[in-house]
Amino acid sequence: MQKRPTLKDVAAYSQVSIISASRALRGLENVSPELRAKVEAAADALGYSRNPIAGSLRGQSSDLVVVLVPAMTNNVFPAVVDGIYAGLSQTGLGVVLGLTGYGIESEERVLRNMLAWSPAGLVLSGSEHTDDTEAMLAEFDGPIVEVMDIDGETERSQVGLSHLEAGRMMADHFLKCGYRRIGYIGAWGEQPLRSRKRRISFEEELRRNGVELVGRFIHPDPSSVSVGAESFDRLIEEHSDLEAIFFANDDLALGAMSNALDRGLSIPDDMAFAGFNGLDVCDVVRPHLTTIVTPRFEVGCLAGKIIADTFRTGENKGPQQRRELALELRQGGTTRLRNA
Amino acid sequence: MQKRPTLKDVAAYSQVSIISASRALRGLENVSPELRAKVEAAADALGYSRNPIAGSLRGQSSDLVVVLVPAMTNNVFPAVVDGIYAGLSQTGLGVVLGLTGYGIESEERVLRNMLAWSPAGLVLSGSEHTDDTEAMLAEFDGPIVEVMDIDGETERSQVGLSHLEAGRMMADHFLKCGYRRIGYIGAWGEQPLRSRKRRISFEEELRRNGVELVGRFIHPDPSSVSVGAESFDRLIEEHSDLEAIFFANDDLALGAMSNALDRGLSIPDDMAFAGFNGLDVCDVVRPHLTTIVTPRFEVGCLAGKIIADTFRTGENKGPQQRRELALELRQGGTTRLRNA
DNA sequence: CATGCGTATGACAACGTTGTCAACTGATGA
DNA sequence: TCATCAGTTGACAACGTTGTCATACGCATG
Repeated sequence: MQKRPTLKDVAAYSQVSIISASRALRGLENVSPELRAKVEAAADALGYSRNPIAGSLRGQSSDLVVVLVPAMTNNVFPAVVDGIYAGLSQTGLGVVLGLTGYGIESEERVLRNMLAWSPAGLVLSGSEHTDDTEAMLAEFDGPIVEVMDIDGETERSQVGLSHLEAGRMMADHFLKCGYRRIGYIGAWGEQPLRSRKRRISFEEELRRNGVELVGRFIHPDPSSVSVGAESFDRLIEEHSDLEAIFFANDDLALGAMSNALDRGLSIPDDMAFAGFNGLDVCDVVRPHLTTIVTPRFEVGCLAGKIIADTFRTGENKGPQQRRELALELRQGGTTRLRNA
Repeated sequence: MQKRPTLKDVAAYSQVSIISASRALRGLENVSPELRAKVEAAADALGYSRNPIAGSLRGQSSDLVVVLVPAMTNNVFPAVVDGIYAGLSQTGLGVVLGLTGYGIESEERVLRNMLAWSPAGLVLSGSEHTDDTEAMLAEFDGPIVEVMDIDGETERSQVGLSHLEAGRMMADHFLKCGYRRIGYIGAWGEQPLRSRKRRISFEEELRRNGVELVGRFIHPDPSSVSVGAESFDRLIEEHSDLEAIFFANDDLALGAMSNALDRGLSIPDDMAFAGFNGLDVCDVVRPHLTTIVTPRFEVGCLAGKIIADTFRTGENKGPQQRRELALELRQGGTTRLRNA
């Protein structure tokens, strides 16, 4: 296995100095066309490709973008990550993925590790962080984008949606349908704090309209279909007379729906269901699940573009940007105007 | 923003040479306990953390594991990636994720880029590659694990399942149920070649038992619920008298099921359905979707462990390993013994 | 006491790239 | 003719870490 050719080899082959080869290949100014052509031919002939590690060591930052998300098996972040890739395409930036497993302490630990790579940019999920994380972010000299949540106060860029708005949206929908005895089901101790925001604004909007949430159950385990089914049991145990339930996400809602159907409940007449995310499968179940569609791919895409633009223009942090993407309430058959 | 402390700072603080500090922190031998304690205290006091970029430049390889998968929004690889993280935990190895978008040419391009980072290990999906990719892999001096597919001939490590076996498994199930007029639906031009293997062994097993596949439709677009629904239309157009359809994956099957229910078909009496992957939502639809459950998380986990072990022992390539994980056919209500 | 050996520590160079500064070229204008 | 300048090109050092070799020391052996 022969070593990969370096700039030195290219320089020797084209009979110029190393630094000239470097400049020529980077497309800097003050390089004569002849020299550039010569170097490019040499690089081509030798199959040279830049060693980003060496470049990163010399420069202040690498060509890597660190992306921190809770986990991949959650129906939210895969699309975001795909979006980030799309937004970052053609930039030569690589993506280092860090899984933080929810929990801001874990996020802090992972971030500390990742920062050692002097990334060119940072994508975080959510806007709740530990004090130490905040300190590291303040010190970080590059673009930072927080995705999926724009409700927090921060000086960093944000791309996402308003979870407060989402909660209100569904509350209004429930009220419009005429539901009064309403419950809520969440999971993972509301670890992704975004879900808590939705619940709280959901509850507040109900209350503002004279309706008090009858009951809620927050499962300690991560969201999943089966956790949804189990949570449904628990909530119904105490509140068998609920008219409608809002879930922290579609997975929970689908699991609960399945459970309800098994019990012989009629949906939405006996009980109404609504989720959050707008997964494809919402339209596969009968009746279709009412949900709020989130623009996950677009969020990632925009975040990637912000990082890419900042990188391209050579700025450090770049301007702070705040992009709120629209939500859409997609009404399926699991909610309906009562007594219609 | 003060610079991050380096080994030099630690050495100065603890009044030893840089190299001694390096050795002490790396836990090498030939370091006196006193010196080690002194250095560790200094590192602690200064908040030192190793710069992996510099280390990678000096050494032959970085602490990064490159993971190449087609995409994240596909219900297969998110779990694999989570598994890889789990298998890699506590090793200090980071994950650089490369999305190849299916297509082995694109994989080659992404791999070429990624190799510039001198990764400590490689995780690829599938075992079909271009010749140039094969050459790069042969030259790569570290552990390589191919995940999800163990049917190919290769000298690299493989962790996955037999798609040939999966195809046979479902064919046998269909035959046992008594289905004779059988169809197949795939997507993305069978780009993830794994699906083609399943189909072919499915067809062969049928044929071996005297049953010829009546018709198949391969949609050009990537798998999704809606592509499944549309493909169902197309297949039924030509073959309205099918008794059962095997799908390349659950998404397609769920979409088609939804379509069939809309048409008023009774499942499985009018038509039987079966998917592949074993997604949670298979148990949410009515009837539950018959599918083959794949151990996606476990595959990733094992792959991560193989890389981690090789890294820990300081070997280069490590021994070739081949781990075939078991499949489970989970029968739902979408297939049933005919005329029972 | 001389020798040899093993342990502990340090000096130096090297990994490949790039920012800074210096040097060279030829052309312009005084 | 000489100073000036823009346009090119190059030498050097530096990024932070670590492998290799050298050195210093203590101890056991002859």
